[in-house]
Amino acid sequence: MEPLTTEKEYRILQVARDVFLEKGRQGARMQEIAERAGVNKALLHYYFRSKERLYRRVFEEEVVRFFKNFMDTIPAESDFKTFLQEFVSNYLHQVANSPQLVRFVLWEIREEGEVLTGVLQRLFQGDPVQNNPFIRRVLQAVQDGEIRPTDPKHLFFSVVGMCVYPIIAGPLLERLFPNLSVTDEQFIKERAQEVFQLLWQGLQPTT
Amino acid sequence: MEPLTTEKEYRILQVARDVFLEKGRQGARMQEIAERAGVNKALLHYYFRSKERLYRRVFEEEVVRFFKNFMDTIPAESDFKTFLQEFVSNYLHQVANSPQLVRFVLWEIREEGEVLTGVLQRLFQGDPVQNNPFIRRVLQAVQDGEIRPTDPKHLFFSVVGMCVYPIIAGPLLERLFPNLSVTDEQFIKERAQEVFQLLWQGLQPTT
DNA sequence: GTCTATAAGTCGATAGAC
DNA sequence: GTCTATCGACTTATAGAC
Repeated sequence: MEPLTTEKEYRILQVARDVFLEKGRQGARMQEIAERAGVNKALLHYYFRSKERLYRRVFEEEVVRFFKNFMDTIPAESDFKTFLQEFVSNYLHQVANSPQLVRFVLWEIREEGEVLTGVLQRLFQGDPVQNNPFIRRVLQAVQDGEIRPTDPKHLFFSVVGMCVYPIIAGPLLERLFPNLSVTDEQFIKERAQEVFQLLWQGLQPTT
Repeated sequence: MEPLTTEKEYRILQVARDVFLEKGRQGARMQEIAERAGVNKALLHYYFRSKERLYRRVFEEEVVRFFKNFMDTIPAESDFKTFLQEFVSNYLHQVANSPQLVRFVLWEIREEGEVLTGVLQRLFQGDPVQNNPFIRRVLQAVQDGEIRPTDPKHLFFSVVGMCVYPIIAGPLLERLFPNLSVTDEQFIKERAQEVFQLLWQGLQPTT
């Protein structure tokens, strides 16, 4: 039995991922991928036929990773306060671990609508809203009176935006604020605390 | 007296902006810029010498625009509640008006650190933190007891993140949530309301 | 200034030896 | 499978006529 992907094929994919995430679809060069992977350029075509196909392969995998990262940060069931606290912390760490992924997806998603549709179909069969565990948990919390009534979609945008923005805008913010390093553990912890505090207070039921 | 930029030079710049913002530095083609501007390709080199120089020119202008857009949305002095409400609404509209700008800056800023430094020097002489009017207004509001003590830097990240994310992630979110259109006036208004409500409640002094 | 024509270089892709 | 060598297409850039 042979493995579906050989050693070299795997290494090429790994490197291709790095290069595409850094330079984007157009900026990436087959030559660079080959060199970094320590193989000949012709081998890339042997395994993947064309740059187009190699890119598709990488893009699809990264979109899946993008959503999986999100899903993986959703904590086990508990009261909504700790749920929210843990989610913010988890997701911030996730994004800080690979800021390039978010940057890449947000840049490239514009040209690759069809691929996205396919991935979404596979990941959330049927209704992507109802099968989004974050959304479900928020609806639950509202029902149980743990937080005030809120549109879960907007809360979702808010939480993700507050986590994602400082990190992908890092190169910019780090020049605006000297001695700021957005991927430092110190900052991430601080950020998690601030985001959670704002959210939690902002979601309290008003009697 | 001749104008510094001729009619055609100006049109080339306009089009170059569009193409670079759509395709990025590497994806953009001089040929396409020439065609869209209705001039010959050689003219691009006559005016701007090289793609590199044309790109720099566009990039620098767009970074300035990026910050100016932010500055322009800062409302005149008033109580912090209406200040915040208006800022969120203004900035959301600003971003929704040219989502490509934010997407472009966040993607390209990574390779163009030096240009950014220069622009920041010109825009905020001296201290970019103290000269950021949003930050100043927040500090003031904390001092006056209008809101609870908060790190203004984090609040800045939160507000911008909540406004920017849904719009640049639009192509993705619009597939997750059918019948969502993130640049529709309807959605922007809804979003402004939700963001403000969350912020305002989250910033109340706790006695 | 603006064009045509073409040079010079880069990049994706393939043929063919091993 | 993996390499060398090279082709052919595309892209930036420039020379030169008008």
